[in-house]
Amino acid sequence: VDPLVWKACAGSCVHVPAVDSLVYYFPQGHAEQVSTAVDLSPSVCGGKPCSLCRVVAVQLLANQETDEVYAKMELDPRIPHPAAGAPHPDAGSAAEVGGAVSFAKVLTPSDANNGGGFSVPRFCADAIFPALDYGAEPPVQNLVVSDVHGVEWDFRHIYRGTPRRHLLTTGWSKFVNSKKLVAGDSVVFIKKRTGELFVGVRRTGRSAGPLDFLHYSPQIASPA
Amino acid sequence: VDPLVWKACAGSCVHVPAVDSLVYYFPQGHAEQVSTAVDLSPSVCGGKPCSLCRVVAVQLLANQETDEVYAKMELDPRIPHPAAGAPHPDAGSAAEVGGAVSFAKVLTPSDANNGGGFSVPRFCADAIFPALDYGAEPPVQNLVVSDVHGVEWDFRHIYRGTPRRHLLTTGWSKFVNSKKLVAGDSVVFIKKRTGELFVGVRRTGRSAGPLDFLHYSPQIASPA
DNA sequence: TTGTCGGCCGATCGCCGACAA
DNA sequence: TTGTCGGCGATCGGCCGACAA
Repeated sequence: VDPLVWKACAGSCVHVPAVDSLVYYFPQGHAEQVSTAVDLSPSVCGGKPCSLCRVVAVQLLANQETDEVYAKMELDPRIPHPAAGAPHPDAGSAAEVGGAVSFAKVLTPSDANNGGGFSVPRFCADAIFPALDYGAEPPVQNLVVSDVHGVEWDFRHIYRGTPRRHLLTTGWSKFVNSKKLVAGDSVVFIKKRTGELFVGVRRTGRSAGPLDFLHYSPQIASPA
Repeated sequence: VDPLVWKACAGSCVHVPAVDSLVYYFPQGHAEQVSTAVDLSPSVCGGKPCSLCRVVAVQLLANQETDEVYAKMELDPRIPHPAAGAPHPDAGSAAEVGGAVSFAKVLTPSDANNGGGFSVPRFCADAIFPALDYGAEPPVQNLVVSDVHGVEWDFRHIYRGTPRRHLLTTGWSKFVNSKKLVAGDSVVFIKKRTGELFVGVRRTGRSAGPLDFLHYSPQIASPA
């Protein structure tokens, strides 16, 4: 998944450490978020509630079915590796974020109901979508938006009603039904510097948890 | 699955051996019908194309998704077990079949198309469905039919048109879509002696094969 | 500014008899 | 006897402005 799109979908509160940076691994926290079993025995964890690890690899991924983004990280409990000095802060993803604008909205019942469209907040229309021709009556355009899998979706974007407001109509229902979105879920619209549009989703219901694929490697921790 | 219903769904050509009867196991035939791997090496099969086995256990099952019926059998290559004499023929299932009447029909395009009902062959209506009140105009009734999982389906059974014919209308489309039936598939209607109605399906497309769950146990064949 | 509602129009679903194989 | 077709009425999806929060 495009790191820019991934970051926008995950939200500003989510922080992904850079490769070679140092992090604390909390087995207990891992176990709480994950549906699969985590070995918490002292022989594996060393009896400590957390251990300092080096981030060996990070993959930004998206669930094929739910579109939920998650990160797969490999951790190495044998700390030293970077040649010298302090580990560089994870500047890569942070810098790239500046290249895109994103806007998230929690779906109202009217947004998620069948037979309805999507009320586009003014800021989202102005900052993310291409400018409409406000001379036309009504102002309307077709948007082509890619999801995290690269699948393209068409939305009719219209500015109408009294008072005027931005709406997504044709194509929106198909998207909602296909992604199985319900009121309370969120959609994220992203515009990259190139002008390309992307859309991601966040769900309210706990499904898998963003850490389900974090793999801890005790066999690296205690080499024979 | 009710043996009676299972038998009707499988059809009259399908023969399930009784427990303790003797059968020939053909590893090659097993491999051809099954999607999973079968070990054909001489060390397991003894180099013979087939081997005489005793049927240890038989389970009559139905696929949760497709409704296809299949049998799971356990075979023992060490033949003798029944006290003496010839193994009794599998009379059990054959006798029970007499307690039910069933009728199978291959779905025509009109039966499977959306927007259509189901043309009920005269014999099926007369022999399986409860008698209609032919004094009514039109003669019509509601049928409650259970599938192999015990789920109940409602069908409107009406006798109309010129010339008159039996049809299933309301409820039929829902059933076809839910079971993902297409023209060429078959439906089987079964009436037990109690009057209860059941419905099963047979599919044309090769999906899993009826022998997918036949397990051969070589570890029993050559005990250490 | 934007969430919800009722109106309304068009598309689709699905019931019907006609007709022919 | 029964498979297929065109007709057509009912239902539903979905676009609209009105209105109020």
